[in-house]
Amino acid sequence: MSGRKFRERVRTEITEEILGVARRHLATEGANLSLRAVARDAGLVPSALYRYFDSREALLTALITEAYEALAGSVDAAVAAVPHARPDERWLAVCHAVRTWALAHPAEYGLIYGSPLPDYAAPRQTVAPAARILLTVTGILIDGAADGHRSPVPARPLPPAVREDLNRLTAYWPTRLPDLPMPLESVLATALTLWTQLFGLVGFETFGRLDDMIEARRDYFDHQAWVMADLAGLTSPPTDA
Amino acid sequence: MSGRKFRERVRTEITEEILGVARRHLATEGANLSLRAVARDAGLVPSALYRYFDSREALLTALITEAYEALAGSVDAAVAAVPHARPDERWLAVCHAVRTWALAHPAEYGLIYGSPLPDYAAPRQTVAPAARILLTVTGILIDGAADGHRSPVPARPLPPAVREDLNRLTAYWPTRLPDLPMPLESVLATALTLWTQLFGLVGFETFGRLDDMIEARRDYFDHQAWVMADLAGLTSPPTDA
DNA sequence: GCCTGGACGAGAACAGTGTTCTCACACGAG
DNA sequence: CTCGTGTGAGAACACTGTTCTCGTCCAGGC
Repeated sequence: MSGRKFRERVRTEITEEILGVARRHLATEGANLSLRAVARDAGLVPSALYRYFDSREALLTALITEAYEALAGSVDAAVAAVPHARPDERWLAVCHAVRTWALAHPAEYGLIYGSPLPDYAAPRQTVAPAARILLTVTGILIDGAADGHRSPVPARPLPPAVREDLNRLTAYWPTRLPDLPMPLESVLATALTLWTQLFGLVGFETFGRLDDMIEARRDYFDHQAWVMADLAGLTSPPTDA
Repeated sequence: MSGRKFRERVRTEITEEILGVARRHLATEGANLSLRAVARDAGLVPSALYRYFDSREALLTALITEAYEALAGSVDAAVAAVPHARPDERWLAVCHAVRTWALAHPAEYGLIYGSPLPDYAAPRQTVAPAARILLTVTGILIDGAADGHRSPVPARPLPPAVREDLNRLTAYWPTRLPDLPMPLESVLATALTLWTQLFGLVGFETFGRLDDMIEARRDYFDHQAWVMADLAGLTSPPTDA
């Protein structure tokens, strides 16, 4: 009985070791992960690696799942450090967490938010963590709206089909909602705008699309993040009041 | 003399043929382009391909350059079809052109706006076409501002370092500018916001990040594009007037 | 205590990859 | 007519992911 447990423990240890080597390779070599090279560095012969992962794709899937969870975890931690009463600061905490993580792990970021891998269909495992950040942003908007901040997004009505999609999505909302001065779909639509802008911004920077263009990366990022906070009505009403 | 010209013509024809095969492979197989497979389909032996391209990377570079130009060209054509007097419609034309091209050429889009290729530094050739769309958007905003539309972006001042970066960029502006009720850097900052949002949006859709979430893709895209038009002050002042 | 079954690693093999080298040939310029 | 250059073919090398077979080792059941 302890034998079986011991075997299992060794197995997960080796699996962890392989993943560690793979992560290191990803960081140094970039996206082209060589199974054989990973095996070498893990002290294994290539075929032995197949005892732990069905294929290179399976190894990548594990890395992708890890990446999603690491990113979402770091976002959640950052948000948790800011009180609910400051939705603008919470939004900025999300932005900075995503940016910092992406810049620290560019290859992993590319794996989860870059071009999809060839012949690779994202397993169901990954949709939940991918949506977590969107949920977090939505939560911030809800808190902000409940606290009487300005209604997000100037009255641009949602197309009916989109309203339907978003309504379907609101079913995933885990907890009870406070009373809101607007339909939840509208909040979700704004969250999607912020979400898109955030990952567009981070993607541009980590993928080098800002090279030779913006030097003051951090200031630029902050500015754009605050502009989006304004758009979402998270900031105190601007200077016109 | 005609001999030399003839040889040159044949050479560019074969180069074109290779690129065509490569483009077709990219469309059907996805991002993992096999040099040998391309050579096969072009009726060549692998080594012969090296008479035309120094390496697989060089072939990819050619494809990337083509893709940038094709995208920028289709954007320019779309914008040219809308009169200057309708900046909102011009912005939407840009959006639709990018989205349509991306959905029609997902692999090529991934090549130019997805995760950067390993060991691949974008050659200088590609920065000009990459910035063309940003210039186009800036032009639309300038026209809109000159025509007396609402000032884009509620007064959120630019950080000095960013202002400096953007000021440096305005040197690239090719033609003379009309008188503007605001500094050009502010317009450029707004253009960057739109640019980021646009490619974030298109990237999310073409890379499948909207799967199982938004069904009404086109309506969703239009909505977000209009929201950004509102943000940029391209639309007539919203319902609060 | 022995036997057995299953997990594990090693090694060889296969098909495929990008790249380089050498060799043969064609053909226009002199 | 010869020479040189541009071109394609073919073999080779070092890789890659994957599969198969073969020993080995060791816990669990008898």
